[in-house]
Amino acid sequence: MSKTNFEHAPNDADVGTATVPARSGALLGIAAVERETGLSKDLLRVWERRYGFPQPERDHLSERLYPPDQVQRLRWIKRLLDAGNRPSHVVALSPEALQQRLQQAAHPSNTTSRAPTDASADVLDELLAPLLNHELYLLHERLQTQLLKRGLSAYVIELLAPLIGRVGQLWSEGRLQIYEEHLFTEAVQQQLRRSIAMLPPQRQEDRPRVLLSTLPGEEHGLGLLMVQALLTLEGCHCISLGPQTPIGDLAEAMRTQRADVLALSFSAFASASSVEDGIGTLMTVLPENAELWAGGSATALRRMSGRWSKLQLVTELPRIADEVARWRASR
Amino acid sequence: MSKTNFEHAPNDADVGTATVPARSGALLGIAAVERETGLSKDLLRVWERRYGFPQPERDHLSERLYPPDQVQRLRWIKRLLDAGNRPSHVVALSPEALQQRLQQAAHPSNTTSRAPTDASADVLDELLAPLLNHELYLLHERLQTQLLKRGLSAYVIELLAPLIGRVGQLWSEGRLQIYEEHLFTEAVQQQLRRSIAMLPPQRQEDRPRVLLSTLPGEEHGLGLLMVQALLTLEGCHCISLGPQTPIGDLAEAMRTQRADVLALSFSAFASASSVEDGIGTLMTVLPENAELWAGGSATALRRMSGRWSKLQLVTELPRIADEVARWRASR
DNA sequence: TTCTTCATTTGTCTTAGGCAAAACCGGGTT
DNA sequence: AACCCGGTTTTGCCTAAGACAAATGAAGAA
Repeated sequence: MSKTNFEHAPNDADVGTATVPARSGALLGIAAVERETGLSKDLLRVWERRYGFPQPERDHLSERLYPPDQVQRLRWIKRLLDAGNRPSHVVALSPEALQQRLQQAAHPSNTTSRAPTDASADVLDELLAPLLNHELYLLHERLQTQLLKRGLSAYVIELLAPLIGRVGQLWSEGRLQIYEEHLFTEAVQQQLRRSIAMLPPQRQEDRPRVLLSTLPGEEHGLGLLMVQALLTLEGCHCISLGPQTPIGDLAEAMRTQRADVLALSFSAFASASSVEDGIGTLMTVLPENAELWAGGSATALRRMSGRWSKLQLVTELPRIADEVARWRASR
Repeated sequence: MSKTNFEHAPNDADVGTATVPARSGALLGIAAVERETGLSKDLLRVWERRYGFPQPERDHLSERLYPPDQVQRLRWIKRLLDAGNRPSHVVALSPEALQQRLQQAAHPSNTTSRAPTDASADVLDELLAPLLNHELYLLHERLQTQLLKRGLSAYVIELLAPLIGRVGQLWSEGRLQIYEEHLFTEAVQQQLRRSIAMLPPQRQEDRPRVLLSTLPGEEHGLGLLMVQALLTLEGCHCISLGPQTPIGDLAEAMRTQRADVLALSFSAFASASSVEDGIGTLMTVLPENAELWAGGSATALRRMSGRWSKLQLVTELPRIADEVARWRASR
């Protein structure tokens, strides 16, 4: 407590200005920027020292106050970093250069393998149009139409996954407000939960039994629901813990629930060290016969490949069905 | 990245409850302890300086290495802190004293008003028995039975509310693992969402239009779902944003969604200042004709009473129906 | 009781510097 | 081309003590 530099603290002349791009005015403390950007306080300070950016203002106590445009710039930088760039090459870049880089990175070799049937950017943006126009019912309708048209599996893999990526992108570009992202998330969540509930009820003897969660610090639970939908579709017995389960608890839950597989989701925002640490600790604590399936768009996952025998990387949704088949064959 | 990597190692100390006797000499780095305990690095260092605990070993670079038993002790301390104790009174406590305190913490008078028709503690514990016995399907069954028996409204008000309180209590006593609480939350969430989806679909012209969310920092979204269920039952048009929407976004969402009422949920853990601050800022930013309904078990809410004309305190679930009636009458 | 005032507690931020793991680069070998 | 090896640079995390305002609790007054 105390200090509690939460976003609206510094000057209460807070945004408010409804329709206007808001954003202006409010200066963020370093803790708020850490949450907003996913860059640690230490990192923000050390970049300032090394690269001269960011260069926050100071309050009367010489504590850092970041203007919104610098925060936005930091978001762009974070995105380029996640895309594989090195800090020294992008941190000091001008806003214009950053955006140029980002748009370059968007189109060419989209390394995240995109199946030929995947929805194109145009289709995605058309689907999202109702969200920006504040016609929520239309968004629900369109999502539902797509679901029925494609079928649950294809819907999740070919439409939802790229769609969520697109939403993240729009948000990091400042074209989407946070509350709009919340509305979208809620809509998808409702839909997925309803779909899962409509599938034939799980029986105790269904195998594998899969425990789903994310590690502490990872709040995004949408990926979890998508995986749960696909797994349930394959006839697995899913037990979801929701996001943010401590590692020790995961191990114990695996035992008491007699689960065969622990499925963890890592969003792109997960820091490399927390991923490695978490998985490493987990492997030593998990029951002997259990497997860990790690998925998500976190880049750090790739490095874990082959390091543990019980660890399976499932970074692409279509592979989930294969993994289930493999597991069953191995019994 | 770098460093950090020798930290993975069994942390099974935390299962210390019964199953495993906290073996292993695995030492955790400060980052790992932060993740495990939820205590920031700064805090760990400053406690060491001020209270003499924790007292981690050092590696050859004089970096902190925490033994598992100290980490476990920190977890206990964190629990007592969440239960309302002050750091200076518990941080330096011996492990034995800590455990004793944790078990005492059980009793203190349950201030949450309990209606006469509410389920008794015995009924609650019997319902929760399957959770402790790891018979998840039984928990689902019993909850569903109770729902159908009592009806959605009475179920939420008379059973779910006290039940959630009881779960929180069991957790703070250490009788419930975190993952068990997650399982419970997930079960209830599924059930509530299913119930809401089964109600007649909302029409655009339904009034009032209610926007639901929590303020940043407030993660618990279960209260939100309960309120949404009750409101939908009353024929309101509910738009949920999920937890943790920034204040500026709330104001803008109210406008773009043309909502009449903003419903916010505050859990008991919300600090007084954040509540007052949040509501205060909010009142100045909300659209003119909008109302704010604030509910939840946060004690700080009571002090806000009467301070703003547009603010309605709805600290007891049964009153929600009355509020809806009042709003409609005033139009 | 309930409010105000004063003292203490407490969490977060500040400073600069140090170090090892990771990433990169070039040259050499299959 | 593909691979591996050594040397160089980059980069993220850690440490230290001090400072200060917000949060809290206790004493005193209405």
